[in-house]
Amino acid sequence: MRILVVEDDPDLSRQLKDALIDVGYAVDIAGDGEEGHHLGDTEPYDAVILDLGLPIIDGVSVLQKWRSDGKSFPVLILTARDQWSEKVAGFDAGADDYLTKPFHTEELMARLRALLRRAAGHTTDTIDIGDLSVDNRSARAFVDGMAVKLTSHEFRLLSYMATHRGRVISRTELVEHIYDQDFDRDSNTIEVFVGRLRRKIGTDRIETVRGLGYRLMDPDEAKAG
Amino acid sequence: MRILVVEDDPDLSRQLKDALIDVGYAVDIAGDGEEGHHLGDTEPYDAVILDLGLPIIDGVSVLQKWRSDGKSFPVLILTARDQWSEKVAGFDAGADDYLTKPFHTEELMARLRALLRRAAGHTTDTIDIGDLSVDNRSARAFVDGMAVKLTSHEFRLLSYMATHRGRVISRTELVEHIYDQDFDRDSNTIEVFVGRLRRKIGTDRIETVRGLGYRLMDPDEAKAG
DNA sequence: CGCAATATTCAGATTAGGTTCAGGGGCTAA
DNA sequence: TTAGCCCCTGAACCTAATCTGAATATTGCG
Repeated sequence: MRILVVEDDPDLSRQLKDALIDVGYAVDIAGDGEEGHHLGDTEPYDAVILDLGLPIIDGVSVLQKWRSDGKSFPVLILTARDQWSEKVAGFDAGADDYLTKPFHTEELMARLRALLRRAAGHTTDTIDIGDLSVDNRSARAFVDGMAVKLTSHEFRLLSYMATHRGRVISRTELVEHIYDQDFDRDSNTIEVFVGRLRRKIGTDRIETVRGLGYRLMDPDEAKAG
Repeated sequence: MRILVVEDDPDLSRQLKDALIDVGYAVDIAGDGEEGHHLGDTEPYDAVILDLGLPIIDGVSVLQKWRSDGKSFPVLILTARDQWSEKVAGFDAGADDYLTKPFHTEELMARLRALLRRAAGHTTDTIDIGDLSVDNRSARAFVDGMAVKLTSHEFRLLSYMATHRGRVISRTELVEHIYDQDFDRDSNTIEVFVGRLRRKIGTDRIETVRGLGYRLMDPDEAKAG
């Protein structure tokens, strides 16, 4: 999952970035409203964390612009303790959740997971596909109850495929959601990761659709195909 | 489906071409307005992606010419961030949708699918013909609920026939919509693909109309005939 | 019956995808 | 701070799917 953080306080954004990367997200940072708006408009984020007090363009305006451009990613807004009116304006502009500063990182993470979950139409943090289980909360995967040791990128790949299970996902889409901005896509890293993942969770769980991409299969389908 | 991209930035057009081919379209590129206009006038595209800022002839003029020549393919225009007036002019000239640069590939794809769908008079990504179901989004087909494994060319063929179901489609038309410009048509590839497709989805779904082409039949017709 | 159109089959060419591996960067423990 | 480890990356090489063109068989039609 790829997250955009729009926050002008460098300490806070730094801290958020670390924490988010820690749990396995790809993260981009924008330091002001203009940059934030631009990134959100052009890159395919799975969720956005947006401070409302921002230089150049304020957070509410940024959010309004996104929504009027048809952007639908979930947005979690951050407000200072007493900016009640801003918070309301944020919701009106299309925010999905808010958090008052200062906050505990854990709470942010929990709310973010909830947003991602809701956006994907799931109700829990774990996604079960046959006897494969993907836990986004602890960033772990299980096959038939046994924990599988995955590296961070392997897990990102699996997690993204799991939340879009059954659909064919192109290499391009995978790259865009697993890596952050600066990544050179002329390489076969995706194939390499898919290969490693297959070795760990079982070859036939990931079907390759030649010329199009990969698909995480439901177990009954796997049997049928 | 065959798409024309008229775009003068070689990086962008390259990137678009890759992405479009990735999801299974046949793609031609034009680097300036004159070439673009010519191609659009002479080749049978299913949709066109048209940049407005072009050398030799600007995008709006190209679009106007096409429309006054009676070309009705859907056109998606690309504009720079702040060229609001151009965008309006584009719509007046007969564009069907627009996207502001820079944009995100997935969004372009979604809008393009929507255009193709609308042009074919459908409202969803899947086309049902009796118990045959063609899903253009995931590039898969189902017979009686069971997924059928199709290669990329087989799917293109089926998809084109499905969007024009009931009509007799000539070999030439199929070739023109399934392949891009430079294709040597002195071969029986179409027959080969039709054969393979028939084997996979059932022989009597595709009727041969001697001397004219093929026709994807509606189920009640199939019974009657 | 004979011709023309369409089907089928197949093998070689092509290309997408898989595998392996070495180098390097970054993190951790001492 | 340094040594060691793990993981990521990119490239080279290998494998298998699928495309293509041609040869061969079959069908429909006058």
